[in-house]
Amino acid sequence: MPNDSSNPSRGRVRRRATLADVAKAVGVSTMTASRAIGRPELVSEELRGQIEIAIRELGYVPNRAARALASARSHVIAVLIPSLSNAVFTDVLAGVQDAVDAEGYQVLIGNTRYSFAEEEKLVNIHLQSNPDGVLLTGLTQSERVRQMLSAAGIPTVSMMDLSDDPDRYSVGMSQFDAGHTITRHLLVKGYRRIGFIAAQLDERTLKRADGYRHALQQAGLYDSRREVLVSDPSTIALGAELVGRLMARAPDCDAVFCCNDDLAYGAIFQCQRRGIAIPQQLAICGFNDLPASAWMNPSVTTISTPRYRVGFEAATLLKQLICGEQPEQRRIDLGFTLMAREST
Amino acid sequence: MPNDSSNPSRGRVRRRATLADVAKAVGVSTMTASRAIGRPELVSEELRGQIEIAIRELGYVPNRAARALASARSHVIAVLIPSLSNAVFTDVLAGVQDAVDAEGYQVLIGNTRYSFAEEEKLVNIHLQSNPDGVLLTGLTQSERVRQMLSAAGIPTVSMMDLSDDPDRYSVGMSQFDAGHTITRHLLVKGYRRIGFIAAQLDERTLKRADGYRHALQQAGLYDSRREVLVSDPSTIALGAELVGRLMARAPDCDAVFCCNDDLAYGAIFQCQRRGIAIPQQLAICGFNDLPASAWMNPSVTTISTPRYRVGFEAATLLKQLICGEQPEQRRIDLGFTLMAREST
DNA sequence: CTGAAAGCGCTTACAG
DNA sequence: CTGAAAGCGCTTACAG
Repeated sequence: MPNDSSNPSRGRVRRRATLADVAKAVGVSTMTASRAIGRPELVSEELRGQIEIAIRELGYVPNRAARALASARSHVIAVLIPSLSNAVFTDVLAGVQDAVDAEGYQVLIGNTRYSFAEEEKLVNIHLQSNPDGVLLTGLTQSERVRQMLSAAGIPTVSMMDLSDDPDRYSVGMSQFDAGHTITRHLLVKGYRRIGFIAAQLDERTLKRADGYRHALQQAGLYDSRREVLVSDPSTIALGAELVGRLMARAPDCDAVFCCNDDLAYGAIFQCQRRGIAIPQQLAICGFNDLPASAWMNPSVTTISTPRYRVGFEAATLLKQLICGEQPEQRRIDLGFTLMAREST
Repeated sequence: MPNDSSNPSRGRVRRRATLADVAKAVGVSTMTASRAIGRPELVSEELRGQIEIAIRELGYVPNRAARALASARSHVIAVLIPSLSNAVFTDVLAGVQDAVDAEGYQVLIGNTRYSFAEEEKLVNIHLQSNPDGVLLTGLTQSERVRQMLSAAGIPTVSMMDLSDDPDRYSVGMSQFDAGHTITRHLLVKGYRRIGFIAAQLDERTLKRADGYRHALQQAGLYDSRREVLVSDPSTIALGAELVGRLMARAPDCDAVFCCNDDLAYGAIFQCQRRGIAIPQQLAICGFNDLPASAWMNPSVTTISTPRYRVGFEAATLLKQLICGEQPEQRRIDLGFTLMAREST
């Protein structure tokens, strides 16, 4: 007799209370106890009250695994982001959580580290949890990931970018347009020899690069010598290094578009150390509008991206899909805002 | 006949393959198929090979819920951190992931937002997943949280601070000592009217404050007018504001210890805007050594904290506890490092 | 090295 | 509004 189930509240080897314990305590079937939790409106007020009391007294905590197994609905949403150290994606995550929290969904976070192979592993692992839906970052995934996801028949929404594929759902903004816009801003300000430094070289960065190139080509000012692209992870230290490389390659640059704010901060710090006046000798702009951008000296011109809202709206859309609703749009463009500041 | 289970690979309504499907395809019992996955050394090489092939062909993905239910082990580790937007805790998380990834544990992340009430909710929710272990941030939890955790009988490790309680496991560093050390550094440098600004006022911040006070009292230089403490979340903007408030209250301050780097950055940016020379007119130091600290102009004196290692070692310790091993120490002190830079 | 039986803790139809 | 039965997809002893 391993546990004293006749008296769970005082048994020695007190195993965790189950629904059956709750039901027995009240003198109802487990069905009724189950309903009192899941669909309380179907249970008489009296019983519901007693069941609630029993739950509290026994310290009953539902077993998610059992529920998932029986109901074939996990109430799990998997979110795949490329980085946790980049504030952009923790903001996205915050939006996802806020959209989904109240509904009792559990968010499974996967950090792909910008690697398709990692993403593949994570999808496979997360599929073991039978997620009701998956949130992906970006539009590009490996073929196997697409296969696994479609084989699983799970609704999926892509974040941060916009897809033209009528079979896909996406919430984000045009990375190309944003890159184009900030480059145009530099041109309008009168800069003519505009460089570009970029790291990581993920899909979104490359689209910003395209926007940059297109704007300069339109103006007849594109010069590939002014580009420094490396695939290393983006950091302040790397920004400092890359602006140095750029100035070595093309010392006549009068402005630099950094593919994100971290790089821009590094570039600014480096210029300050070298006595290069910003923006007088060199204008510098970033991308994302992280909190420091408004406060740096000089304050940093950048593109403000709606990442919290991306997470929120993507999760909202996913919830609709999970519930079988037909969403109004498959593609939600949340736009971006140019923040013109002192650094340009 | 809803699904063509006799031919799962070509059935119309193709439901997800189960272990039974794999077993049937090979002509073995589900037991053997199960073993081929979980303890392959117990299965003959031949069968193992066939089973592996069947798994691949059927696209079999194990059902975590079923496994958890049957085995009473979830392979889930819950991690509670107070913030996702603070790089300190994403670093901790990275350490946890790296320590635990290979073992097939799934990490459930809970963001308490520095709220005991939220923490309570999260513990309750995560307990539904039957975690094998829980990682907590800090030493202070609500009474209910402690109750729930001990009732569940789940091993727990506290991160970021050190506990004297012989019943608890903790991995971190002495927040008091670190606060004391950096204040001593200011004293040794010759500063005499040292202010303190702090936000959030969580447990760790308050211990740093105690370290600051103690150092100044020892030197006979403590003056409560020089403290500005607010419970708002810590941001660069708040640092800018608080240094302003401090200078209004105690204009003769010659140094400021900011309870973290974000606040220090804001203070520095603010001083720069007001034409206050750092460190000549006012020395400023922070806490944590975030990446920008080494690059700012002036570079920022701060305390480097071993947060990645905290996550890694805490998770490693937790794994031991989960496996029933007796760890060598209940309390792992990872220390900290003073980074003396230009701002002081 | 392999398998038949039982059961983990829920929920889903289906009755009444 | 309530309940008896069956089953979700695995794994745990226990045999052999």
